[in-house]
Amino acid sequence: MTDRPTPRISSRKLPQQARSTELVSAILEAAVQVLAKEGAHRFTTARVAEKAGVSVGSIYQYFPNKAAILFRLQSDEWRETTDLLKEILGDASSPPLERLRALVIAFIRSECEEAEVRGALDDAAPLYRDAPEAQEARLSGTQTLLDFMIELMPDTPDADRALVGDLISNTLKQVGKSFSETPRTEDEIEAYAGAMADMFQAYLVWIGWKNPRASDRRKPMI
Amino acid sequence: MTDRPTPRISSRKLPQQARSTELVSAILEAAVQVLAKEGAHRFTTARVAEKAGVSVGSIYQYFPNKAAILFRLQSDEWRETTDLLKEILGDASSPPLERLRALVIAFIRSECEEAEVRGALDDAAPLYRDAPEAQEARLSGTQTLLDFMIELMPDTPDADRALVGDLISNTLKQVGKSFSETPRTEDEIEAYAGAMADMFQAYLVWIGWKNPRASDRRKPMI
DNA sequence: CCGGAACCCGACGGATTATTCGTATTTTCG
DNA sequence: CGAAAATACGAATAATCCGTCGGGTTCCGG
Repeated sequence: MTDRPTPRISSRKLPQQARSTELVSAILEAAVQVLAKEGAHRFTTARVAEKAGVSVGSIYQYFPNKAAILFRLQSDEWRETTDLLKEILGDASSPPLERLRALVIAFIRSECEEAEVRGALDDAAPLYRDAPEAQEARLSGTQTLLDFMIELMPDTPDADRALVGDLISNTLKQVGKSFSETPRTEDEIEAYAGAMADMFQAYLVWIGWKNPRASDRRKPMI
Repeated sequence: MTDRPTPRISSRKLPQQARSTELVSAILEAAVQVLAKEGAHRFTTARVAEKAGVSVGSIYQYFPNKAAILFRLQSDEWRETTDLLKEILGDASSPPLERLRALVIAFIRSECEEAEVRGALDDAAPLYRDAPEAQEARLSGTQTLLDFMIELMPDTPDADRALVGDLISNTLKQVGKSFSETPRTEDEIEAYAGAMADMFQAYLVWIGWKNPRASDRRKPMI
């Protein structure tokens, strides 16, 4: 039970002039580089400032503390990922299970891009994850998939659907993390993501997903 | 890419007299308590020493550095878990899929016991995970399940079986981690573990596991 | 009982880091 | 232009922590 006081993490002051918005961008870009090159345990305000070509003091004009920078990076990535997933799941031209498969593959792929940054960000998670903003962001990420589950299993009771949705989204998220820890070849990613999609699909059929259209039944990869 | 020099993590000196083995025990017990109560970021040699009622210097007689204490704790837990899994999977009186189900439930349960310690240990992982000893220990943990997969899918080509085995063991491990992050009720654990077992089972059947005995086909939980 | 080995101690050195704050510079706008 | 607001700076502060080392204590074999 850490008694670490959940730190403020929201932006301290919004940049108003052009130079300050550029400064914030520079800070964020530098933060990514420091995180990727030095790792979480060397992520330092001083190092970020140096890499960004600004002063330490300037950072604290727009970020209340170090954790806020990290949370900002994580938050941006979550937003990007969520948008990607929404786009895939919203494509009504493709049958639901195809969309789920595409989602799995896209998600795993995205976790592998910039794996160093994501891995370091996960390492640094203890610094920002207890902040209320982070809790909130996490929930909203899961919600996207839960909404899709309604479309996928309209006749299933809410409680059961929630369990299945949690299982799938949690599995996806956690296994995804492992892909930013250990680097994988493109082929491994392909195979792994495909197998995971198979697993989800098999499970959904197994628990009684009614009336699968023939086109949704695809050959398993193995 | 952190250039942190992978630290020595093996024991510095083995305790020979009775008092020193007790001292090591005291250190390890204290380490668990500090980790659980203070969290990874407050895990300090000084704090461990104080809790154990010994001096800082004494710690460094038997551990080359802080990371070595953490690795020792992690290593002990891995050993316990591996033993548990071996015991379950080795019970030939139960059909394979039943054993897999029992394994899933047991594993998730074990992750929930002492969740604070395990969570903190995961937070501290960056400190010890790059050491060669840790890499090795990780592999040996996965191997147990891979061996079982041979029994479960004897006719599947090695490469495919390895993929399935990796997927299942990785999913289990990663999702298990999420259970030491967020506390869950006993009922949630039960339901979640059951669903996960269903998912694995459905997948194994789906990919063409031959000749399932009737007793192995159990009703899905939903 | 004694000498050496094992053991234990805890103050201290050396290093790092997050954050502040007084000052200097730049921009805006009347 | 000129003053007020916004911005930028970076040395200084205060705190923390790891690991060592010299010196004292306890144990064991002979």
